[in-house]
Amino acid sequence: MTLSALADPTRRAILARLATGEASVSELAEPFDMSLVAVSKHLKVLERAGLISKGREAQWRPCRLEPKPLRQVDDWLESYRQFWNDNLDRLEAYAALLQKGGVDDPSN
Amino acid sequence: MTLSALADPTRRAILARLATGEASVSELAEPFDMSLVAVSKHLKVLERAGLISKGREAQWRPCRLEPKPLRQVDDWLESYRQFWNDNLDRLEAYAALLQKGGVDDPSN
DNA sequence: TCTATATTAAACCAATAAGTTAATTAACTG
DNA sequence: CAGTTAATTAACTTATTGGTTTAATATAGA
Repeated sequence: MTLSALADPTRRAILARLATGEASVSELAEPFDMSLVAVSKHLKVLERAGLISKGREAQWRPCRLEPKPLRQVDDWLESYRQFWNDNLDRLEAYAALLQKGGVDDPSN
Repeated sequence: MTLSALADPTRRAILARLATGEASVSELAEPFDMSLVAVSKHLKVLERAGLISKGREAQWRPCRLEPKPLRQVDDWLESYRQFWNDNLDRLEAYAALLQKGGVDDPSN
């Protein structure tokens, strides 16, 4: 559910904004070219995914970023990190070969 | 686009399988309780997102994992990593306080 | 108490996503 | 060549998503 919440660019922009500190719903909505209601719905998606939480302060609901699900994504990526490091190693080995003139460079 | 490709559990399972090595479309489809056509579509989504590539070997299309988009997700997470480390620090500080008997433990 | 502000709820719509079955393309194999 | 296997394309169905507008709820302040 986390990943599908993260799939929308508006929601990612909201998270980026929240990484700089708490903000109310209308503050979060301000930069977007869509209704407040639409942003409110995006916030609910983020909330259900645990990516943000909302407080209550008078008529405002200050939202703040919750790190847990992002950390889980990071953990999930861990399994692949080794994989792409391997690939990187291969690329680096290849680049080293090129340096020595050992292979044709396909980019030339 | 990467994130929405990653949002589907079937597709993530396919990636996990591919992290162990190349596989043909029908090999990839085998563990799933859905038609081959459905899996083929998932593969196309992954391919358009650059998460996999397909070769051709006779009538098979061996698929393999492409690391670049995953690495981009990792880079994207980077901005938040500091944020959740901060939070973790706060938690650790709190835990240390608890150890010293400085605060009530809300879990008791 | 009346009014303005902040937010959510409800009802609706168009586009996309995820699946199906049936038909098509392509390559190997006897 | 005929038949089988691998995969894709096409057409269709259903559910979900992302947006809208209008109405409702809650709080603050004159």
